[in-house]
Amino acid sequence: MEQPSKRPRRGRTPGAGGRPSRPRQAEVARLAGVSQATVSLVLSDKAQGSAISDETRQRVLDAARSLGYVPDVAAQRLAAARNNLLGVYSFTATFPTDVEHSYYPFLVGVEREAAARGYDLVLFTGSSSGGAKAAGPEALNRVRLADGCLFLGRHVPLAELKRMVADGFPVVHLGRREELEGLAWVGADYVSASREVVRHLASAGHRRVVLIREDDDAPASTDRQQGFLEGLEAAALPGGPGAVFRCADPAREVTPERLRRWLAEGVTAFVAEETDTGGAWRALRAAVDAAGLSCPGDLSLALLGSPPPDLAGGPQPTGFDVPRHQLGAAAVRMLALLVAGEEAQEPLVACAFRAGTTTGSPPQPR
Amino acid sequence: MEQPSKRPRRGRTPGAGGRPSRPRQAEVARLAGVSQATVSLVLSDKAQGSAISDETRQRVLDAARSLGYVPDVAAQRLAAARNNLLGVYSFTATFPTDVEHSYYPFLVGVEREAAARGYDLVLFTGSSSGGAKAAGPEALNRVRLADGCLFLGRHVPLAELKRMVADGFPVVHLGRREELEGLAWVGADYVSASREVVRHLASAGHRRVVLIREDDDAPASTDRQQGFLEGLEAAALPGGPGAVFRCADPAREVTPERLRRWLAEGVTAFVAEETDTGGAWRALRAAVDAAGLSCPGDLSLALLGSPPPDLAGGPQPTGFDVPRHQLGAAAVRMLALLVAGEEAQEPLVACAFRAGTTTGSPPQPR
DNA sequence: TTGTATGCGTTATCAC
DNA sequence: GTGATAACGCATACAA
Repeated sequence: MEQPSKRPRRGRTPGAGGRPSRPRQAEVARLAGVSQATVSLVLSDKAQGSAISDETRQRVLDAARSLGYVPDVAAQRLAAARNNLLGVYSFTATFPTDVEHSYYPFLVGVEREAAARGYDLVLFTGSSSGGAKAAGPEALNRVRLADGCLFLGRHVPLAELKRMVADGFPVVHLGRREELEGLAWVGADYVSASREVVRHLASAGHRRVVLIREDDDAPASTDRQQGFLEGLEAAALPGGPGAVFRCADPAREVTPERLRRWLAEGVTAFVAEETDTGGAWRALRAAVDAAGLSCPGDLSLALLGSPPPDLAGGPQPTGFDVPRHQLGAAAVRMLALLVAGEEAQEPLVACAFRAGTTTGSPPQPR
Repeated sequence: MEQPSKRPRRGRTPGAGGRPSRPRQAEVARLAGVSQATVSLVLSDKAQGSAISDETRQRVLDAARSLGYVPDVAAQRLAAARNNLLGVYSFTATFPTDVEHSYYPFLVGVEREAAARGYDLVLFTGSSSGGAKAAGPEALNRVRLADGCLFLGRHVPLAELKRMVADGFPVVHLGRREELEGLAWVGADYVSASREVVRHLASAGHRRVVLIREDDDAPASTDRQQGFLEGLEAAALPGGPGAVFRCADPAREVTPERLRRWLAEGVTAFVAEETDTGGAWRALRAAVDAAGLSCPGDLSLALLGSPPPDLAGGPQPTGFDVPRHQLGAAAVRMLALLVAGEEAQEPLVACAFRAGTTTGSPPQPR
């Protein structure tokens, strides 16, 4: 045997054989000729005032640098401190093969803001491939290695999240999520943005505006409708059932004939909800074309969101853009607040109004 | 007072006030009437044989369940001396605003493979690493907090990498990188793939083949040329200087006239190098069109890579695809090996041959 | 101003 | 088979 008897279980003696290991504070201390505690004090910068002499401090810093010291994140966490790591957990793959459906735009903002605040990001590879340890409760538990965690996606298991929140672990959900009391989230302010679009139309002179929406009760849909109705009310325009056209299949129900009927009734502007497929907007545009109408000459069109990629080439619709970068950044900001033990802030991020070429003044009454 | 004098500094007594804390193994042990070590043994399932009685095991499991015990990852990883974190370092932002030039395709594979192996990813960014402590050479040191690190991009400072390698820190570079002895890397096997393309042409009957390449000495270029030449030799086709056309500006130098001259000399197939801009391929196609020739009727064209995005709509060129997903996965696999203290493996990943519509048999001699 | 002592929750070793 | 006990690396109250 190599070792006589009292051999430590894990042979981690720095200079000894085997794989070299990360330098620890103890080694920095030895090199600097101080105690481990002093190293901790210097490096954590907690000894603000004059607790430690400049000379000692410098010696420690030099030693740390020359050794390439980096704190052990697990040990930091265990000691009830923080490790400057923010987790990002998405229930679906963060980098799906289909780029379209990725969180990429959000991550851009997340990365930027995290970097600006001195955090590193840990991408917890959730269910992407259901590796060895598939979706047990354990899987979610890994995120506790970080100081806090950002959750993306619709299918986050609320039960697990609830527990984290209850335990006081900082959690932020990207996207409105009000089912769970106490769960912090950030989301786009569709209500205000939709209201603003109506205001824009009203101030251009439109008096009768109709919202075309699909048959979906997602928050993103109901928020938009609410904002739309609020906008009508604020501008003293007629609301009521007639102002909202809800249809299961816009392509079939928004016909040129229907369009003409609306116009005959005095409607001069239409607002389309934004959905995954952009069905409402698509149907509206098709109907206008088929009816031989021109926009914004004969009527105005607005879109409560961004046009689908395949229609990006067409005329720029008046509406708003969901600020995905800013949403990511806002989520990180809120998470940082929670990590610091402060209160959560305003969860809503404003959407940017987009003045397009599909709206104008209503045509002169005949 | 509950405790006379030696009260622990941090009041974490389970039932006490302050932040709620999750059950620990000690409490499970108390409930089950065993020792904490036994709990650890049972839960970690390490006592395979018959170290622990089935009855005890069951009591422990029941206790753990009823308490909702979940292991503390920080403690687990502290004790295990590793944190199951793999670093991903890119000198440019990991998520650039311009999606086209991102590492996205690689990250897809990286994420998938990391998840399959139970690793999480720490994303470091050259510009971001430590918003506070700006981008000195220190920035690179931060990656040591992970168990190992993957490096992407061309501009990685080799001096720093060298030190990490020397220190025994597991490092893998994505992309061939042989300047640094001992630096592990994975890359695409352009040599074999190019050879295969030539083989394909030769077996179709072509006897004179010319490579069009740009004036660049990157490994990706020289590898392709080497494979091309090897392919010629293997098929007993004429090599030599005439077989490679190296030009600084393909658009100007690959003219319809030049093309006709080659054809007159008996050349029946052309192979274009792939570059960022796709210049060689672009020039070749333009020259063929301008000369009024048809492909693969009058001549065959092959591309040593994938066509540029804007030409994706055109005919599918015969050639090969760089398996970016697989490269990312292979890099993670190699990194995992190094972290486990094992030897690095084969660094080359095969490219997938792509049978396109731009090659066929050579035209019958006049 | 610096060093000493202790605990965080786990794992692993070794007597019992 | 089971239960003390000693690290793991760090932070911190307290003594010097």
